[in-house]
Amino acid sequence: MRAASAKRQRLMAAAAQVVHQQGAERTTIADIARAADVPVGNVYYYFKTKDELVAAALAEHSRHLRDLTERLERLPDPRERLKGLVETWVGQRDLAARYGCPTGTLAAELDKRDEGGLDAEAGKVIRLLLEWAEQQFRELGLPEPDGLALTLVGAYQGMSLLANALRDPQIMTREGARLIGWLDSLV
Amino acid sequence: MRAASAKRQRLMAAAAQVVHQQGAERTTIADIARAADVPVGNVYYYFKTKDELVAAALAEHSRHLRDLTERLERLPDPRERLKGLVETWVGQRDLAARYGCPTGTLAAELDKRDEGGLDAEAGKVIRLLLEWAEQQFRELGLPEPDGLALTLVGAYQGMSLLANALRDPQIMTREGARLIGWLDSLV
Amino acid sequence: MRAASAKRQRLMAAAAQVVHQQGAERTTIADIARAADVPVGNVYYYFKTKDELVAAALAEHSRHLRDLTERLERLPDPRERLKGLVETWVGQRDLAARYGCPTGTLAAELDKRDEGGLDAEAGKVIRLLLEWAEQQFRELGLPEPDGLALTLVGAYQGMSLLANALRDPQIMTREGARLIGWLDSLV
Amino acid sequence: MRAASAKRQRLMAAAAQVVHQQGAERTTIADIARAADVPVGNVYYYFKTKDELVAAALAEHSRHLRDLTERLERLPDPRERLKGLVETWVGQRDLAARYGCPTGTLAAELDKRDEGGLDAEAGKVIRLLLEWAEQQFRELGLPEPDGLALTLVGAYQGMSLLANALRDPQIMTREGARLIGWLDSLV
DNA sequence: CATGAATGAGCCTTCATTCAT
DNA sequence: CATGAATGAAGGCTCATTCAT
Repeated sequence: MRAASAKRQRLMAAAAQVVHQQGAERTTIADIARAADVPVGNVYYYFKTKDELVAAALAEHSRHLRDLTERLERLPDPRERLKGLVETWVGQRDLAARYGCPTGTLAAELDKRDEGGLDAEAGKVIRLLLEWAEQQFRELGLPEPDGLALTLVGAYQGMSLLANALRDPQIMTREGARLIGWLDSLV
Repeated sequence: MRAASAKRQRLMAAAAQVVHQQGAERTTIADIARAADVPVGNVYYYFKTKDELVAAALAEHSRHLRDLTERLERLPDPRERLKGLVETWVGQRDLAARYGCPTGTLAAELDKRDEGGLDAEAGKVIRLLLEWAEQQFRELGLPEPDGLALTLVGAYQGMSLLANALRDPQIMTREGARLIGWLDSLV
Repeated sequence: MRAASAKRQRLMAAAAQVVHQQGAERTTIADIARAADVPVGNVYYYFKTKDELVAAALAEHSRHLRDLTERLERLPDPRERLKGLVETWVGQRDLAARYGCPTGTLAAELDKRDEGGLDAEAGKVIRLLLEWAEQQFRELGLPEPDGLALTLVGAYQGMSLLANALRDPQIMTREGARLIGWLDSLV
Repeated sequence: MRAASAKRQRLMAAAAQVVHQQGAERTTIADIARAADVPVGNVYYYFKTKDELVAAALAEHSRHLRDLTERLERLPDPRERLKGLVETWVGQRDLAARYGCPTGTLAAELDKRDEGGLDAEAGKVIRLLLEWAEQQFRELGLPEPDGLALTLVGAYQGMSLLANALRDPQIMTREGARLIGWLDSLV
């Protein structure tokens, strides 16, 4: 991977944010350049195509996810880690109600494509989350940790989508509380 | 609402299908016209703007939903109706794994827009489903039927998104089975 | 000329009005059809092309002009006729301030065209007015009646254009008064 | 106002000329691009919409007018300035007979519009001419200089329109001579 | 003649990408 | 590496005109 110059870094962050807010299709290179305060013509020295910029946005989300899980792993109890994850989601309820889950909405958008392989890229980020959750469930000694992870992450994607579609952050709060209860109930 | 001529009907069906597969943004009027076997210029006789066509696609999904719930309502037991709903979802697992839930992905895409009011339109269709589910839970005499509906529909959206992102229809099967079990466990 | 059925008559009147208000280029066949309350597809039984409709608008203005001059000719004194003409112009000051002289603005628009011969058609209507005015000046025994007609009609076109461009009907009143004074001063 | 690059300047000149000849409505962006020898897509780098190009054409005419009045102001006598103005008009008789007064015909066309505000813009250019003429009449110590300006400019617009409608440059010569005589007669 | 529907050419505009300096 | 400018391929939409019934 190329050295992450300040400008490149700025472009990635801008891409992540703008694409989350506007969607990949409606986002123009100029939008991202403006948000990153980089001249349009210069963008292409860091990212050869628009798809690379979208991939960068995805990588940025991936990095955020890694940061989050690393922070959560400082908690000794896997159950607490999972509950911390849910609390983080609920903490971002306003953003979710406005623009949905950054990775989920992007994945949904990219999965409509036939070419470019970006769809698989989005799947990978989601898989990272799934695997991390699975690992926690496994450490708790629970059966079918992969199925539990699927249920947890699926619930997150579902509640984000509903909160977004209905423009109601309360949905995040409500379903978040239910998930916390569910996590506590697992033995 | 306008009388649905055969051609108009064909355009609506084509719009629903093509938009589901390609997304609203990547779908061109020409794509829909081709799928409906209608000359491009003629499309505008039935729908004045592209947005109207997207709204028509949404209406088509809404109609499908109504057809489905009407069919399910022939079942005497609300619990069976809900289980039938889940089975329908699982039955469409291949489509969901390829393109996601038609309404959910469209809602996610439209919610990125600032103008046009189509985002609210998508929310309405999802709300229809929520309300129908809520009604079934209510008839079962369960507490907080609205919360249960949220959980059910959220699970559907989540599993569709995961199945789509991971290109794995088995996710629909697996989570579907879990939902059936959950429905059976509710007292 | 074809027999003027009621519908054809309505289309001519509508064409004259709508073209005056919107200009020939911005006026669609549908606009005229709507104003005349005639189905779009039916228009072509009366006018084979849009140009024919514009020509019809011109003919309508020509007819209005003939009506006006015939009315004025009931006055015994040619000078009074000419003053009556000016008074008529001033009486239409609000329309002129909003849309200009129907014939003048149409002539200006059509004169930009290379083909179709409609430009010459517009010139003919203006020439009718010029010739009528010239005849009055001649009857007054004034020298160079054609030059006087040119001055009078030119003043009318100029004041209409200025009133229109500055959206000020007062210009019509002011210049009209001046023209009356001028007519009175001619010996 | 933006710095006028050579290409932008070329586009403005081309817009002024082509719009004068064809009218704003019949002029396509491609026409202007071709006349300026600029690729179509590139036009939008300088002018965001077609309306901006029309406004640029108007500004170009405004600039021409300013150049002319500045040149005329080198003459010591205001009356000579006004006569010089008329002579300039007569000098352009062939252009006027073919396409009318650039500003006047454009104003007439734009005044048919309801939106965009371009109509007011055209009015401003005409007002500039009126105000300059008024100033000259004022310096001559004549009463009602604004009325005199209206008469002069109105006569110009009228004779341009008639010359154009009748395709006869002689009208410019004839009416120009009359205006010269009129200017000389004012005391 | 009547009429809703059909057709296709053309226009404005956007934008990813490339180029010259 | 920087940057403003250039380029061309679409895409949405309008509309005069024609057609089928």
